[in-house]
Amino acid sequence: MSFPSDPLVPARRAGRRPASSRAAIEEAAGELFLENTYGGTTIEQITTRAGVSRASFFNYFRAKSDLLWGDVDVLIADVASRLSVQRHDVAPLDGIRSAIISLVADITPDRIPLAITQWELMGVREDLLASGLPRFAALAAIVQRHLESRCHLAPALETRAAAFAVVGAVAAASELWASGGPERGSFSGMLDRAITPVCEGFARSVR
Amino acid sequence: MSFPSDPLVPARRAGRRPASSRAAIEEAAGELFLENTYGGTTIEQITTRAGVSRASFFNYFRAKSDLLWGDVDVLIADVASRLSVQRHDVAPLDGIRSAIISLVADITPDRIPLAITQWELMGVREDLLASGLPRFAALAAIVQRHLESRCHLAPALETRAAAFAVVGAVAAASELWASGGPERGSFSGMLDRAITPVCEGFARSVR
DNA sequence: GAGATAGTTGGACCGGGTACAACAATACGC
DNA sequence: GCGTATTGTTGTACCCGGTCCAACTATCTC
Repeated sequence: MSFPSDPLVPARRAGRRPASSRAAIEEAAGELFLENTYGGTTIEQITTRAGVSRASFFNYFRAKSDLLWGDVDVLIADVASRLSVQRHDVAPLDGIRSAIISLVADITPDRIPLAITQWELMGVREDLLASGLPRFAALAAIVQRHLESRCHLAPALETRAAAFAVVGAVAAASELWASGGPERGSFSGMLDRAITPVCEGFARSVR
Repeated sequence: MSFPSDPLVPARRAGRRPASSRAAIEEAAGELFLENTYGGTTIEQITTRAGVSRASFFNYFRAKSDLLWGDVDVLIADVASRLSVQRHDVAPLDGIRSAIISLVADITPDRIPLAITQWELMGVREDLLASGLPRFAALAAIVQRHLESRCHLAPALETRAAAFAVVGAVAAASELWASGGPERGSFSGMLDRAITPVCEGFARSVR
């Protein structure tokens, strides 16, 4: 049972109901990207197939490239909360590694963004890169904040470098895992192998 | 004295002379960015001030954001040649570190891109980020190629992770150095402090 | 019903980027 | 000097992503 004040059920008070949904637009976009590549698909084509107006697209996404990153943004935002519940007696860098690994363990195959699994089919490399750095920068900022809050010995340069290096390792593992065929190993294992050396390297200067 | 076949002096053979130059456009752009920020300046304003047509802009730059990266692109390209002359008896990762550090040692203050020294004045963060990842990816690819060519023990995952982590450290040091005031330390020293832990961490798995 | 509210839509507009054809200036062989 | 190939410049038309906004529509509550 849900109460009117239940915060989990927004309890719509008024207003017209959404005629579409992120999912519907994402689905239409995914089809078109596979047919015509990302660059060869216009927003208008996407919204037309989804049965919405072009103007509505921007009610659901801030940019076309958001379609490529699907759940990645929410995953990144999730990192912060997973970091905050880390115990204080584990080394900060180890906490970061386990937080990130625990995150990907929760990923179900259907939540993996199309752009990642279909990579080259969509001819999407350049656009992915262009829209990617802000995401990685956001993740790095989260990691760095955590390091600064948990470390006694933590010069700004080293925390920042460690954060960026961790994110770099994550990116490397993600890209390799994404482009790997079906015989690729587990994502968690790859992330571990990529991140652990970074943690070891910075263990002395960031703790 | 220069001979007609001197490859360093292209010895113009025919054709109209350039009416403008990259430098002239960069200068006009720099002024306008300081006056109106990057986002508040149009390509047309830039070319008008430089006394060229808008169409000509794209003879000199592939995109507006190229103006932000000035010499960075040539520096990145330079890394490859500096890596190729590394002796084979130094650890590959150490070679990468010293190649990068030697590179910045050659930077004269006047070659530092405006966008880096004027950072926040130009309100340029988002655009820098958006156009930055392709550059960093290019650098990472160079680093990774070098690792693969020099390493006996080098699984693809680890070389890629090491390359990305190194680039992350470089990015962190660069950003911190760029945003630091006049009392900031030496760029080389900061790079060293940022990269060394990465090299140490990957020394075991990439060699 | 009357509001208030939330969502949709069309249209105007801006600016980056591409494509291309016409034009201008230079070097060279004759 | 004169054609000609070459190189660079310019105007123009166009596409597309993204912003802005005012009009409209459907829903909820009183």
